[in-house]
Amino acid sequence: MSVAGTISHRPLTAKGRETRGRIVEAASDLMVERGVAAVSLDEVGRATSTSKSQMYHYFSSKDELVAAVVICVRDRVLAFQADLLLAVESVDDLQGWAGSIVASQQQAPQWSGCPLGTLANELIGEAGGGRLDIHEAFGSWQLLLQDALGRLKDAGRLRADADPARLAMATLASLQGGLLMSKALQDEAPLAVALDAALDYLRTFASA
Amino acid sequence: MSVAGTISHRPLTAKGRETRGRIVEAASDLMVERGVAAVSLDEVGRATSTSKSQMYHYFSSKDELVAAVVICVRDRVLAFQADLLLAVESVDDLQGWAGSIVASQQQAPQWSGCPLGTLANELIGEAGGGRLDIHEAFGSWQLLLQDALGRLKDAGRLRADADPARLAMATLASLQGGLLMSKALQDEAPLAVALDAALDYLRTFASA
DNA sequence: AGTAGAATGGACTGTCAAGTCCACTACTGG
DNA sequence: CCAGTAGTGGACTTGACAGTCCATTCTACT
Repeated sequence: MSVAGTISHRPLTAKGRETRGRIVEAASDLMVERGVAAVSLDEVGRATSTSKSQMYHYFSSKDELVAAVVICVRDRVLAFQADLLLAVESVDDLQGWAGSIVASQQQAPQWSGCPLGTLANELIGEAGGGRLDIHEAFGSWQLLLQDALGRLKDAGRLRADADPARLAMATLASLQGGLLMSKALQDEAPLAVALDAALDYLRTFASA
Repeated sequence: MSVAGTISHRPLTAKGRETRGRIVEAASDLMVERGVAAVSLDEVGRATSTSKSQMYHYFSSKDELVAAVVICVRDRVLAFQADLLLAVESVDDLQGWAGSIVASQQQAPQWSGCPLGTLANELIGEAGGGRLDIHEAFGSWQLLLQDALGRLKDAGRLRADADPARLAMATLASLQGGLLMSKALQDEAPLAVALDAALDYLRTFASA
């Protein structure tokens, strides 16, 4: 089903792809940091040295730009997570995964929270196409974690009663909650504590 | 230090208090459901049958109304939580607490997530006065949980190595993350699973 | 009862952002 | 080299929303 108003399939030259990409990247940065509603198209234009007409050349509406932003952010997050999680072979590797997340937040300006979580909070409930992509992004993320846990289980590092799907969901929730609270309190403690507890819980399923 | 532009201390008659209260309550409902930025003052006026001038009679700006909304939402959440948590005397009571939260989400229209979390995500980073109240609200909430866990520990139901402050923070993070993901996926599973895992983890600290 | 100040209605203004339009430039393929 | 279409600039329209103003009504207090 093709959505009315979409112009996603407009032919693009190399130059066009580059410009479109620049717009989406800059819009992603701005919207993740300050919220979708707080970023105007003029502002995106200023940040990318493009004019209003380009926006409407590449996107039929702000909503469509936002949908592209969601996909961009999803890809960024999943790329980062896949990089870490596909290499996990032990519970200690998961500790490393958690550490990398804390580190990435520390070097971000302020405590910016999870880009995906931020978008989710603002966009869920709207009719925009981005909703489904957010849904799917969390699903993929959970699957990445679930696969990592499944590998640990297959390798005999987790007991038979460990349920990778359930543990992945719980761990992801701890991570999201920790990120949200760290952002709200502008303090790394909640994220660190939440991940520490989640890992501690996972270890209760470790084989003897 | 009194903030410039505040008119919080304007004298109010009984009628005035009632009107102001109606405005804040309705604004809270709207803003929690659809986001602060998406709710206009005209809309709040329509919902409360008040005119623009009342808004500016009782609040000097939208920001000040938002600050009042934050306090209102904080009080709602803390009242609900205090009601449940102050009565906790066993780990099973905590299970009941978790169940009540899941139930309250189920009866809400859609999966609305945590009102406080929603506001936090949108308002953190702004200069508005609401930021500190959100900060404080999470602190009070965590303390409520921490006290409940402390009582369990004092009663010998949790081992000596259980750290109520750390466990409270981790549990609250799981709750927030579960709420966020349930909202994003429009599915109760993440919240239920996150709370289940958090409680399960708490039980690993139960005395033999 | 009368008056000061609170409460209310509703029109008005200024600003800002989404979306439109048209003219112009620069590729790209035949 | 010459169409035709992608790419770009910038002015313009439209609407919505925050915030202002003033006139009017109500209420508390003496």
